Amino acid sequence: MLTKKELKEYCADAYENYLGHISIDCVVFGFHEGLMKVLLLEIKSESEWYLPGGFVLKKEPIEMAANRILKERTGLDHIFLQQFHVFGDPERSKEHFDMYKDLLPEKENWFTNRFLTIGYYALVDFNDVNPAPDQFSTTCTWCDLNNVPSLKLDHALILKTALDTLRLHLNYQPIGYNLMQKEFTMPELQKLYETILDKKLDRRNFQRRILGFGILKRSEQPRKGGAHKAPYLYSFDLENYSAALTEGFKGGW
Amino acid sequence: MLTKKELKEYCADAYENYLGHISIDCVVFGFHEGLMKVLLLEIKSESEWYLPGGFVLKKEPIEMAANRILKERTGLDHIFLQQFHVFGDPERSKEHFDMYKDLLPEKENWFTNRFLTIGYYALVDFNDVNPAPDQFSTTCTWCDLNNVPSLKLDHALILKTALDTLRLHLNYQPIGYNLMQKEFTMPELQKLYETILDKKLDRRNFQRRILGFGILKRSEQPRKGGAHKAPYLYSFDLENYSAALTEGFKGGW
DNA sequence: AAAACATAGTGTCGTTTAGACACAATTCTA
DNA sequence: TAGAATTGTGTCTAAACGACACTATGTTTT
Repeated sequence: MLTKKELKEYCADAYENYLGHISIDCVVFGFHEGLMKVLLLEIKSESEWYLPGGFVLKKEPIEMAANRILKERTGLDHIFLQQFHVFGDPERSKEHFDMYKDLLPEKENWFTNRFLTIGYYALVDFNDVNPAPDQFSTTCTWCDLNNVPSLKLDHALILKTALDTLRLHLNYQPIGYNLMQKEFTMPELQKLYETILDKKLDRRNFQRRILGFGILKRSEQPRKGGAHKAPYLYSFDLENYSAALTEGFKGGW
Repeated sequence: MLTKKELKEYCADAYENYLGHISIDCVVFGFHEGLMKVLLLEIKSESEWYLPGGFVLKKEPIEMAANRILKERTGLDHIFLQQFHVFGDPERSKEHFDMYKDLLPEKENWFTNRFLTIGYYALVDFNDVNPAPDQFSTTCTWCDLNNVPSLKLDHALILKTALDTLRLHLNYQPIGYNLMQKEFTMPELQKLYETILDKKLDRRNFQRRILGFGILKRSEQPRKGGAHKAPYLYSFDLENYSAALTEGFKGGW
């Protein structure tokens, strides 16, 4: 939590530069050692956590705002981002109201305003990220998706909605390019799917299906040096991949 | 377009009661005589059209705002609404800027602000709607979806995005309860799907598939009196229908 | 009244897709 | 050198999908 002086400065800056009543919260998914990870911040002097977020500059497109926010938290540019929902309950930021309401009079207190938040989910390569805390946090770090600490505000709902949306998108979009390293084996990719879906898949059927999408290229050389049988290496066929991203898989109707 | 006096009153009211920088625009779909319809408003003294929309009261949940806005335009309560996207280009309301910027100084001029708009699509029973114009329009009326006039601002994009989203939802959600009358025949329902998708479907395969979803009940009595062979009447099994709405059809993975 | 026409209901066949499952190949370990 | 772990691949069966043809009922035409 900020001191009164810090808060005052922050609010003055915010009123001058950002759109009122609107915030952005990002659910950043990564994949590492067979586990789904989400990027979280730990609030100063409390052991509470929240999603990376921020505000929209007065003349900034919202996608750009989300990118800017994530660049600050991860060091990455050109992140794969997907807007998924606006959370607009008038009571959703009540915790913030209460926390800051006594420090500054309401008129100059940015945090006693109501905020709608636009939810984005991001898919990133775990290894590329350099987590950096923001002004309100001591720590920025990856947490296991199946072991998420208690979150502030409605951030638990935002996280759940993001995950549901991601699982849905799995059915008609290719996913993986933004989460995997350039080359990977079929079992590694399968593990990604299993982790997102939280269920086991059959090796052989998975391979048949994913190859059927035509978004993978197999390298000439298998990965050597590892234990056991040397697996083939795959990479995404970017042309087909992005075509599938815009057109989607199988229609239904 | 408003007169200076009207504008001044409107702006004063807006600043007092609504959240700044946020608007809501609704794409209201109806179905009538085999045609997909969308509800549009014609702007005063210009022959330009726009989507029904409005603003969010300071303490109002956003879904409630969308409902309130549509109640005013259609007379209907409890409309089926689906939030689908936020449009946040800083230039998106430039036309509005220009139209109103000379009438009032910027500080008291609501319309020279930047607005993000939250897009909702609505599915309604055509026959239940009583279209009513708003303060800025002379006419509120249904237009054929395949013959939409030129729209203001980015409303053409909003409409297109809504339609794309609706078509996507068709693949994993039941749709029809909100668009059809209580009882309907199988060919009528098929016509709805064909109209939304803008493509012909095979009668027999359509019937097999839609019955397979288990969301329809067949009446004892066929519809009599019409020309030709009397068709069976169907209605939606509400229990199964809403279960399917929340759970979705077939997974994929 | 009979024939022609329009619309509605139903079934079948062949292909494709999905799920369950078994075996062979490679590489390290014991 | 046998065994364990991991990877690659093929097959069988059932379900789903798409194309397609016939029958039934009611109106219109002659």
